[in-house]
Amino acid sequence: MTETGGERPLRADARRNREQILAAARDAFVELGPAAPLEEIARRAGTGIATLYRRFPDRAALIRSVVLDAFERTVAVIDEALTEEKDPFGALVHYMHGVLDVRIAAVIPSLLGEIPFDDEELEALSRAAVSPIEKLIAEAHEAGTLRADVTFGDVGMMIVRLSRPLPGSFPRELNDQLAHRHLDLLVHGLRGDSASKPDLHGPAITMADLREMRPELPE
Amino acid sequence: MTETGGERPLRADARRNREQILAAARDAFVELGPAAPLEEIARRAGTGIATLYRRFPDRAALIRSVVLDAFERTVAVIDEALTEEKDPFGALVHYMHGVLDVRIAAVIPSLLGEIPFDDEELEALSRAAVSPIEKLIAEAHEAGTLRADVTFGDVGMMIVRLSRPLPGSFPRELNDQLAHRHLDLLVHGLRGDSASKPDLHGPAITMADLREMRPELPE
DNA sequence: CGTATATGGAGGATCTCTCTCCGTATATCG
DNA sequence: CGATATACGGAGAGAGATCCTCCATATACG
Repeated sequence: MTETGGERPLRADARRNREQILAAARDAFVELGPAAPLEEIARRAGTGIATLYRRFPDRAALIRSVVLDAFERTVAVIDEALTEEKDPFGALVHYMHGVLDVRIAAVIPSLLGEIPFDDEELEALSRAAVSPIEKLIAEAHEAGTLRADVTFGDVGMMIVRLSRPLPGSFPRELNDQLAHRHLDLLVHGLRGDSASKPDLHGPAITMADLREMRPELPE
Repeated sequence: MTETGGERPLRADARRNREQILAAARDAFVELGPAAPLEEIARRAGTGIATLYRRFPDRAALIRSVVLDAFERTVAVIDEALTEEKDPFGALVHYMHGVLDVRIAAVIPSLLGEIPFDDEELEALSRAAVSPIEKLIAEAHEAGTLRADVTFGDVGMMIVRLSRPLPGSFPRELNDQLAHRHLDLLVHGLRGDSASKPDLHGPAITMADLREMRPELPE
């Protein structure tokens, strides 16, 4: 994946390190933002800083690879959503949950702001991720299962809001669960009066829980 | 407001500068996080860096004042919500919209992680902001107007999610409007089938709009 | 108008991050 | 099992950002 085929194949250890750097970069960008120190990324990847620079000449190259990878995963999620759900609304919700698991969605907008976007591969993948969702939204509108006034922007921005880690250094797993829980809430609304509301995913956090978690280090 | 009464009163210009620094700090913390450069805050306030240091000996003192001020505003919002809305669910929603306007909610958790919390004034205000909301949630649960499985944590965390500025440097005003729009969405849910859904606040952003805004600087 | 109070910004100290160099280690192939 | 191309890690110089103090000047207020 994310292979821009041309070059000589990497040695096995080099390829492994490259993947680990990419994964570490994904996490670091989500948690620390697009300016995350490259040294921190190398540290998380368990490699030296030189190895990172050897593989990615500069921050832009690293960002580009991360974004490309994220788009690829997103496209895969879309395919899955379209395959597994027949009705458009269900597929849209399935997609949103799936994208939360890609995690990086939160920072794609900022990452894109950091690199030149006149890039064919990037644009192609971006289109491949956007247009099926626009189609899905239109179909759900037509079927009347999605609020008529909900736009593509709303969907995208809510995904961003939900996939950003909450400030205050919760454990990562909790953060992920809460994202799904809160997506459920968004889908079904807060009201208790309307009929069939399926159970929420994820843990219910009370004020007492929050207090207990207080002795936490800064974000 | 936020007067810890003891000291000699400030000269008029000093008081004005103090308020401006506090306001600038609030904005900077929201946009840049709790590690926002103090020089940047002074710049936004239109004062010299020395003036900031004269009024707030260190970052912790500044953060403390910002948090205190935010809690005070939050308490005021709660009072308003309780006064103007008779039913608990309505009051809760009113409160959530009001808190979005306080803006700083997004970073209170991180800010609190940066300063010692064994502070009577802080704790008192915190309690004054928390317990009415817990009560409201309980009442709305009883009335059946709020989903039974929605907790205090859900409400607080959704406020945080909604009040954080979206990445990618949208104009501030747009960000604020979108926060309210997306809160509406949360309250009513995405589905289009159930009956009475009031109009959403704020602008509907399409993919085309987003593309148009692309030539944006990094966050 | 005198004086206590307040101001701004230059600049040294410190910290953080970037990026390269080079001696050492490991994969791969015959 | 070598031989060799490939890859590795980490030190450390350099650049830049941020902190924080000092002091000559300005302003509010009695």
